[in-house]
Amino acid sequence: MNSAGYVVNNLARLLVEVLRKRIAPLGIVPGQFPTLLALWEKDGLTQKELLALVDIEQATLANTLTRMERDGLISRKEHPADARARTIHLTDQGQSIRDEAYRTAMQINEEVLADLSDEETEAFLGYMHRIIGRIKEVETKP
Amino acid sequence: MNSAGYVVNNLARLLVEVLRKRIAPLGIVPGQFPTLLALWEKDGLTQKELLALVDIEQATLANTLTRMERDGLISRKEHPADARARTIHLTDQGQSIRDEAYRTAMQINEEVLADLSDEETEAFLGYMHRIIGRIKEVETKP
DNA sequence: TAGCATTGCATAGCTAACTATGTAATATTA
DNA sequence: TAATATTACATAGTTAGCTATGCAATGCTA
Repeated sequence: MNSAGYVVNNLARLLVEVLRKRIAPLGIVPGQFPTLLALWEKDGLTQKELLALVDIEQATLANTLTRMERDGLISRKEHPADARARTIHLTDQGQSIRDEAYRTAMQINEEVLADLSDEETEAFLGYMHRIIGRIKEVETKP
Repeated sequence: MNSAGYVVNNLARLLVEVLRKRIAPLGIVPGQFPTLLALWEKDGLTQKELLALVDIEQATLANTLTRMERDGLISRKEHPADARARTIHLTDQGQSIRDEAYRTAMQINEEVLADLSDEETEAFLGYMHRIIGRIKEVETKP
């Protein structure tokens, strides 16, 4: 009950629920955040281009995009050169929440890390990146 | 894309998938692990007693138990004194995988933490517990 | 250029988390 | 003791992740 995996899982769920509550007023949910971040950086990407930026599987992204379209955050337009692809565009609504969403995310980050010093936070992130690297190594090699 | 929350989420998903692959041969899935750990410790608990041990919501546990019953890991019997409650019992199959499951979980824990020293691992767990504490404080007070 | 392989995206079906709500049994109280 | 409140659990509906698979468009090659 105290293994790293168990604690990481627990922490991740808590963080997602905090984010969910705080961004609910903006009309978005946590799963949409990575996609929104990417589109706020650069609009009009294809699903494939987005996929390279968001660390989830293609099918998960496709479903997330469908919900975002339903929720009026994005629209899909036909790709000018490739009929299989579609370009993905933020709606006015999707654009308008950008600053507030950034602020909220940064605010949460600060709050939950408030008990850690800058050095500890850095160490914490470093450990996670090392573990992630280790997992990817283990899982691709054998 | 580099906030603590994002990285924690990513790491949690990676760890769950590692666990999923490794315990698949045992006929169990990650969501069943906490419940199994509790029942291996003490069999014949009620759902309410289990709930106190597993850090998930009651509805999630009820669904997990239903899948575990379907998969032949547990059975539910009527409670001797309270007709609302049912006691939860491991089947022979649920019992038989115990040692192998423990070994697998410990093995994964070791592997993914292999790049961290004992002190670093301790620090890592400590940071997570502090963040969890902070979240619970923030989310219950205001 | 006809046929096959690849690509881009969608869909189906699963687990697992959540909140909200329903239902029957038990406990409490007026 | 009859009415009400509480409890134990189940169910419905959502998000969000996964794998596997389907389908149409595009690209490649014999």
